[in-house]
Amino acid sequence: MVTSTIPEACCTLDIAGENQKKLITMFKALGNPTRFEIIKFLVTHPGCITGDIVGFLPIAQATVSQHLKVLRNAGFIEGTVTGAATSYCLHEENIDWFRSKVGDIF
Amino acid sequence: MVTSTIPEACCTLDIAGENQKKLITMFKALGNPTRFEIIKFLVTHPGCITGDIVGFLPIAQATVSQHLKVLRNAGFIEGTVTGAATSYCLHEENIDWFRSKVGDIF
DNA sequence: TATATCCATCGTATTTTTACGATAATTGTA
DNA sequence: TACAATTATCGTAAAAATACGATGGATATA
Repeated sequence: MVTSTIPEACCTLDIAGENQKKLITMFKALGNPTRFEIIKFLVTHPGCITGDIVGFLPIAQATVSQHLKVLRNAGFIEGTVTGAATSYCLHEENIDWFRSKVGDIF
Repeated sequence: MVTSTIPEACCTLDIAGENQKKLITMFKALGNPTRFEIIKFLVTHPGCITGDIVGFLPIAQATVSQHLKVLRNAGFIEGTVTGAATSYCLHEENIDWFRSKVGDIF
């Protein structure tokens, strides 16, 4: 019988629970080509409205709206209703948190 | 008629093509709870073998192997065959690239 | 050589994601 | 008040991801 010994833990990593869940949701949100394009567009065009993104991307308005919702729920973006339109910006605080956590892991 | 003007680009962002594709694949790989746990385990237990991960996680060996393949293809990990076993480590160079690109975007 | 160990791959069922058209809700304008 | 503009949501079809048992190939051991 061979009892395979798990190598010693070389360090600890205090990411768990809700923080981990949140982080995974953010990774998942970025792991889609369309959503990544939306993020890129928002980085270079802060404050643009949904229609601008719809005009920029080759996909239906309903689909863009759905992706914006995913990005909002993940915490990457923030929408501000102005009249009939909604303008979007990156959520800097959450993005700082994200970058910080990526640094913690790797 | 209202011609919505797209806000001026406030900056450029030179992520595109294959680099972008690679990056999205890496985000997608991390955006799954099981794969994230595997990465965490490898961070704290470098050099462990597939069986160690199977013993650690509450999922079938075939599923673990499948997730390891995704992480390998994404470039996060490297497998070294030693006898009948395969030991895994993080791919430091690709991880450095990943962290650097995250910094470029945000 | 037979046998056990370790792991990747195959085939498949289930769940989740993605994209779309249609529709409704809200705001501004004639 | 009617109407156009803007966007979110609903229902649904198609594609992708996920998990599993079974199997096969490679290595070590009796």
